Amino acid sequence: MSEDGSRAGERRPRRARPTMADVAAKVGVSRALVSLVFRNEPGASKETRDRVFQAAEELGYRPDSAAQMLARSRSKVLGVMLTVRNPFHADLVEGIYPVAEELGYDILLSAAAPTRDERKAVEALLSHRCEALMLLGPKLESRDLAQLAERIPVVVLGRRFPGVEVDSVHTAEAKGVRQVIDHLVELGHADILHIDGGRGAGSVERRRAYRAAMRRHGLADRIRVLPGDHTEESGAQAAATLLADRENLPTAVFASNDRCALGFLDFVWRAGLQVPDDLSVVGFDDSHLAHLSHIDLTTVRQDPDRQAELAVRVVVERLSGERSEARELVLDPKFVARGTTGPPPGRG
Amino acid sequence: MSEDGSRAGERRPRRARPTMADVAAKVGVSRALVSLVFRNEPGASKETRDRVFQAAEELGYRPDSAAQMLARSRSKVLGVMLTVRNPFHADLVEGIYPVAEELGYDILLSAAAPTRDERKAVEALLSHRCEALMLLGPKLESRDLAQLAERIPVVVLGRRFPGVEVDSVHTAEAKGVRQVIDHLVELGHADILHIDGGRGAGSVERRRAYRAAMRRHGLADRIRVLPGDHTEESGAQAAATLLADRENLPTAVFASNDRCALGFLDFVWRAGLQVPDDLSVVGFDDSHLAHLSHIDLTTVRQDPDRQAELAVRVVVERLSGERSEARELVLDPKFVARGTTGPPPGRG
DNA sequence: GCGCTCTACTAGCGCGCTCTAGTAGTCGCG
DNA sequence: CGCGACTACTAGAGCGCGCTAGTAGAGCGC
Repeated sequence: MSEDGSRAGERRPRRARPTMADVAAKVGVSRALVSLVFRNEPGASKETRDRVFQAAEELGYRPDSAAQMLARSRSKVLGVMLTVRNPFHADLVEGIYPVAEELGYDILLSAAAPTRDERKAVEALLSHRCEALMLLGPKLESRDLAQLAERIPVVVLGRRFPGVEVDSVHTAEAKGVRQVIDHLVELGHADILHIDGGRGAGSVERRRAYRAAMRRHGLADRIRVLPGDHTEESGAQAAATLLADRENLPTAVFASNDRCALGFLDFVWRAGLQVPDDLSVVGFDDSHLAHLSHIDLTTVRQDPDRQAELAVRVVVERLSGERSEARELVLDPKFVARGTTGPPPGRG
Repeated sequence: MSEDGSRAGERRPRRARPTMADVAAKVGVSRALVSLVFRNEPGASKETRDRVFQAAEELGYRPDSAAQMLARSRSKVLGVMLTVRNPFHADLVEGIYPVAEELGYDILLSAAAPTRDERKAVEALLSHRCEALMLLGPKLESRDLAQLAERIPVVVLGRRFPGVEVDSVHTAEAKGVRQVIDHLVELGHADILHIDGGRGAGSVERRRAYRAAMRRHGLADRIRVLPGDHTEESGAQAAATLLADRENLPTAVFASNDRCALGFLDFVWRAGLQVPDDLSVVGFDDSHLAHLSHIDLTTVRQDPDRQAELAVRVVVERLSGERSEARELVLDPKFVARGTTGPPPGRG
């Protein structure tokens, strides 16, 4: 790369972005007036407003959010931490934007990834002056979360942190799980296996609820849990394990989430099993993957739009100082029977 | 929600975040010195540095990036526009972070989604003072892109915009496609169908290259293209169409990307076909979905880390004023033969 | 003509930081 | 002892905006 970087920098081929002062000068009014107009505050005549907007348009003026943040104490920015690979997070993000906009907040996204841990993602949001954080299925330790929540309002989505003083919005996992097991039992299943979600969001609750539901149906001795996590890989892994011992196949499999169910399905389809004739499969989330027509996965719907909306409202409410105690919002999930479940083999 | 919002706001239960002045006061030095220390500039003694860092730690001080942006002309922020649902974008984002960090840039993510179009996503990035934009597989019109590129350095990933003066980093689609067809022909295939990628990134090139490669092998009369796009749904759709007329099945299917291939696979697996015995399938991208062990998809690797790295470097180079003409970086793709391709039926 | 209110606008400080142009103090050298 | 060079530090302007406290002028009643 060339050596004349500094000279080139000074040349600044591109004009710096126009400021409020430029707009004001062009219209022939004060900066303050332009500010009023852009904040949509009363105190400017209709004609002036129009002229300001037109001048701004012509100059390509765009309010500088750094300066806005600095000037008002409120930055009006919510920070969202997500895992880019998680499709359910994608659904949540899509639900967050419109509500935030409605309430006048801007959204900043920061991704956690294998090469970028959650702390780093959160750090980035903090230094960008977010007023509050929304954490999508965080895997942080409770201690770290508690510490974070002391500094800044935090809402956690899709995960419970009992004992930590943060707002949280999540699904009543147990209810959904109970409906899954009820549905399967009703169809005639007894050998219902659960693929565990490891450290994933909601896994503990789902596993516990699975055991409880099985016991309630007098199927305590049929309880069978395979280790896994929230990835396709783990579903496939579980399928491989099961197919290695065909004598001992369950008649139904309840995966800890849709991705896991999908991995499982891919594997058994490929192995030539018929779903649901040979085996029923249920997921959890109803991510957009699940209701693709060719998958048509029986699952439990966690309404992401509603979850996102509530989370935004909860955190905004907290920001406006209307509440200081933590709040836990629990949404009812909705069981969705689709094409991957049916009567067990030999009873169809 | 209660009516005393403003009063509550004034009460400010949480202390406002500490500033540089607080740190300076605590150490007993000037703000400027603290600034030096945090920017890691020479001019402060080792002991002072340590004391500053310690004081900052104790106060929980964190530089305010809004103020930083405002004060230096350089914001040191790159804006990334992505589609949250796209797994290949997730791969790219993961590749972007480390390089940006190495070069001292911060990353701001903004998502396009069905409810939030690309213009809006870009607007958000612009008002957050990004110095440059990285657009992942944008679907903008060339005109809009050109207009954008006049205001701010832009690099487009995974897509060509011939005639528009922007930097771009993409794969030599044609090369990859040629290798796909070569591979299939070598295995003995002649009836190779292509599922089109619609308006998706790279689709035009892939379709054209498919036709060209088929002709090169003297298979012009076997060319067959089914409409589709870059989603699982479209792959499944194509599969449904094909299976409706079993007499007329191709022996191999080349999907426009991995997601499409996956949807296709799911459908044909489920229908009881054996892959690759009955049908070979090839994708494009080598997204992390493809190399899941149970999918084991033959595909074309577009190295996302490398693409991400180059894109960041290209845009940073442009920012430092070392170049003003647009640059197009074309990466060689790498064909990856995996388990979804084999000899055509009747020749195995 | 006076005070009053109301609309339409302006002056100017301050948000938390960066950065230029400085000032002390120390050291080495002729 | 004076001078330059270097280290360690500081003063203060200014980045683009929001916002408070103001003003100028019009309209109105008495």
